[in-house]
Amino acid sequence: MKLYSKYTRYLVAVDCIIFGYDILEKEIKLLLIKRSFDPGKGKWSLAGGFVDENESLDDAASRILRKLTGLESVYMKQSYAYGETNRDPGDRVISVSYFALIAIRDINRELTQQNEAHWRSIARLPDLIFDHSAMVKKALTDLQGQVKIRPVGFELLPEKLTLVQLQALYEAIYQREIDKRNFRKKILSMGILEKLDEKEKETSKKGAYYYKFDKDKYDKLKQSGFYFNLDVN
Amino acid sequence: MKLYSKYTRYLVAVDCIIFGYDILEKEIKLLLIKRSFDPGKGKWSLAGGFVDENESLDDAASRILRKLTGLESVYMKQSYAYGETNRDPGDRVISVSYFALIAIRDINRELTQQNEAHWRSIARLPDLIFDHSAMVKKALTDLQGQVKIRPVGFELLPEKLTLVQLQALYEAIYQREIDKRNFRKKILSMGILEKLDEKEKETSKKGAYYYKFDKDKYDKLKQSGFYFNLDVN
DNA sequence: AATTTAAATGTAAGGTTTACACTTAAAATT
DNA sequence: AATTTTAAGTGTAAACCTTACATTTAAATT
Repeated sequence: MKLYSKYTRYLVAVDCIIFGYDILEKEIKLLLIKRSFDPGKGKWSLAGGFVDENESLDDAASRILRKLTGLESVYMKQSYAYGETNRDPGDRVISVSYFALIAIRDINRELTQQNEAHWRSIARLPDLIFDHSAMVKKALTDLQGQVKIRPVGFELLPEKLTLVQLQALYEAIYQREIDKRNFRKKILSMGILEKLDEKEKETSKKGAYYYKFDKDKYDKLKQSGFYFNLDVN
Repeated sequence: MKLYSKYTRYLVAVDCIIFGYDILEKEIKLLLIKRSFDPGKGKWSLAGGFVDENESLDDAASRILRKLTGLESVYMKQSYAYGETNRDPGDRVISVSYFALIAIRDINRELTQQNEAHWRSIARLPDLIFDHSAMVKKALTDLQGQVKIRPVGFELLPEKLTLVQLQALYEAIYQREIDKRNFRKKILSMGILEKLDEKEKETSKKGAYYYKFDKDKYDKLKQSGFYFNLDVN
């Protein structure tokens, strides 16, 4: 079945920009790896790997994420294909980047330790190998675009969340402040949050009510023409 | 320099979704090819090709477009990387799609004829090989997103254009009608169109004034924080 | 001179976005 | 028990943007 024999073949990799949110420090973090092999041994890099024969690009991205975090069925999205001839000095490698959104507390810490993976704030990232810094920059722009038009920010938070936490998350993603009353008005007016009879009491005396993202309601609204939009000031 | 010797290599292709606008029929068209080789010989396909050793993905896309149309320095943008294991029955091929915007009258007709390329309206596309129909669908969504936030619609029109033509283009891209007065108000209020002292007289007795996209002005505005936005009703 | 055709134009109502400051709940302190 | 402290929670008015909508104008044709 090899019909295109005269053409050159290349290594194809997938690199994962794994976003987490640190609810205490109010910072978006990336899961980065101290590289254990050359080229770039000892340097910081994204989690990546070569595509196997029996898997699609999406499958490869899921496998890489699972191996590092233990997580299955996480929100993932392809970001961009990088194909400069010299982007990896080891060989010609075409790399497709994916970004993933995960709740930091869900990950398997044994696995991350084993792989020398560490959470680093996007506000002060180390230099990354190859074109990985460009991949991160692009993925962050993608993320900003996504959280505006889809309720994917919830992927980065625990199931029970306060509006204070949700706003802080958006502020961390956009890296600017948001007006509290306007933010609440907008998100609540969508009718996709369920208010719980329980308060988060760690961070204040008064306590903040927990809410839960109501996926069923969101799906129904979407079907009837509703578009999530959090255009935030 | 081959440091990753144990991994499988794959063919990497680029497929181009070449959008043109038929100003008379008021339709977005795609430049499609009757495939001259197997698999899929005789079927319709996008213009595509394998990535050469000495070229990036972007370079490959430019080369493919140039070979088919004779055009250089055309608006092109990566759309998506397709990597299902069985997407091409001939072999495992990872394909990165690009979309291009060109003014139909600019192309070299000899080249397109030679390559069995034909313009087909997106409103009634034939079946395409492999996953090319999915590529088109995604690229059209990308295009709709782009023309809303960037002045790239002009790439599909002659340098001198009327507001009637520009509106018809947007209607063709969005596949719905737009209010004339609101459309004009919005596009003119951006201050990026220069009104010429000349009328287009083919399509009406009164004639419609020609305008020209003023790239310098747009670049200056953009630098001072302006964002193109044609949110059209 | 009258008719035909498509281009060009303005406004008011409705809706959304923005800016902004005080009250409340509950724990901690006196 | 009263007071203080801290962060959560709340509403409104002005400015701005979006939408809906119908008549006039220019020029060719009859």
